[in-house]
Amino acid sequence: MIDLAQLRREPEFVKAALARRGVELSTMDEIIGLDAEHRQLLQEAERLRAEVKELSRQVGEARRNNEEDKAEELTSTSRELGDQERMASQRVDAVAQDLREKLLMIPNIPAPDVPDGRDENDNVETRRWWVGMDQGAAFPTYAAHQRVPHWDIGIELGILDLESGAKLAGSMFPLYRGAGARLLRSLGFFALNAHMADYEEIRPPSFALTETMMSTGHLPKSVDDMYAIERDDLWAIPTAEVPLTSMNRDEILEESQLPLRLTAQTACFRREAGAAGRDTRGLLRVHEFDKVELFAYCTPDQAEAAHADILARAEGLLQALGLTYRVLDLCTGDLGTSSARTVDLEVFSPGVDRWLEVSSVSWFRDFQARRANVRYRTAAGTTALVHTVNGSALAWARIWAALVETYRLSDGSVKLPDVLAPYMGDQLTITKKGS
RNA sequence: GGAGGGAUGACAGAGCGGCCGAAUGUACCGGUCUUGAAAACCGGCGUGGGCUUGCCCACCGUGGGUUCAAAUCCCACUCCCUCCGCCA
Repeated sequence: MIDLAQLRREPEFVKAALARRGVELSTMDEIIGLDAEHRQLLQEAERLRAEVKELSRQVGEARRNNEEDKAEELTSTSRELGDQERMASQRVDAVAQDLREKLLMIPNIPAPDVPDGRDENDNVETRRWWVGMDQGAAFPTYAAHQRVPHWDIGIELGILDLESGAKLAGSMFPLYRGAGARLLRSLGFFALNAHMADYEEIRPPSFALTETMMSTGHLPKSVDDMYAIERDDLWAIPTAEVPLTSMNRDEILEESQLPLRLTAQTACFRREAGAAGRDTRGLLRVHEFDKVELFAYCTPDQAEAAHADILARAEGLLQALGLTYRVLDLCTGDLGTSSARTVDLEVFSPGVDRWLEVSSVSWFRDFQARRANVRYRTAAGTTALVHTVNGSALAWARIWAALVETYRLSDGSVKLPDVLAPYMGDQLTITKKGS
């Protein structure tokens, strides 16, 4: 949620910044108007309430002095004022709710250096990485045997069974088997081991309350992309960011605890309602995938370094896996609701011949902290909202795809990179059954 | 799922419907004393919001209700603890 006080203080700045993301000026003016109305009504209601309280106090005093007539008179005056106060408060509540609903739909103010743009086509590619690049090697050329899409490799090697997945849960719910399932497990283990020295490992619930989903900004705006378990008023989490952000909801952290860094691997559920029919083949876009998330609560001063650390870790894993990737600076039009700045990592999939998003590293400023009410006590003794930063490292379904394509050999088998040897053991090379 | 008990400030723990935003203790911060420290003593010590910056308002698990007035009474819900049942 954006800062109402800031909107009051510098409305033109906020409006201009949000206009870059396509927020209508009239929407902001409406909010400014509601805020003014709210405060005016609030004053009136509070004035009445103060009077009722004062009269009530006097009633008690009169009773103690056995002044029954006076008490009776004060009571009836107070009763009348009380009725007025109730009505005034109802008006306050109505406006406050309206204001809050509108405010929840407003996205975060983008960082000044976020490039302008309408959609993902305007994202700015800042750099690429591939094996041997630092030694001057040219961008890799992929051989014909690497130009096979992972869904074909999956069937050929018996490690990805999309049909069974569809049979169980519908399309876009993948089922991995054998070495394919083990590869997925290995990737999570590999990443968590890499982070655990500096990030506390968390295993959160896979479902969250509505309130929890609100704190990250996934609700109310993206309702259609979330899986709902209506009977129990729960939602399937779309990312570990949701539980991690709310872990310290309504709490005040000590500045000495910051940055508080957490990591978690969870299943991530996404309905992909707006993407029906797009990129549906194989693992390009699925309803459920595993992802390791890195997360930090920090002070404003620590945010930049925390963001850089997460990005470096995500890149470090991609480099360790020897996958080609590129780094994108997301434009204003493609930024997630809650984010002030996001850097995406896209891995190159030679078999599909496309770049696939496998990480999104975001700085939310205090936008999520304001919703979740996560604060810290400063050295001066005051409280302030924390900044939240998070990023994937990494989302495994697409990594799985890029790995089996990149490391496919001419005989059709897949020889995975050595970093996975501790986890894959004797299955580092995946061959056709019976061959 | 059934029965009972509980939820108050950082923690512990009081609180006949009316000067209760809340006693007291501990912790914490400052001061006196001391060579220093401890002890003792003195003072301070919740979070938000509004505006005329001095005041006002809200918050005692959550949401309703009763009342001139609710931490205190009533109703519903949530969570925690104990016991029973079921169960990976």
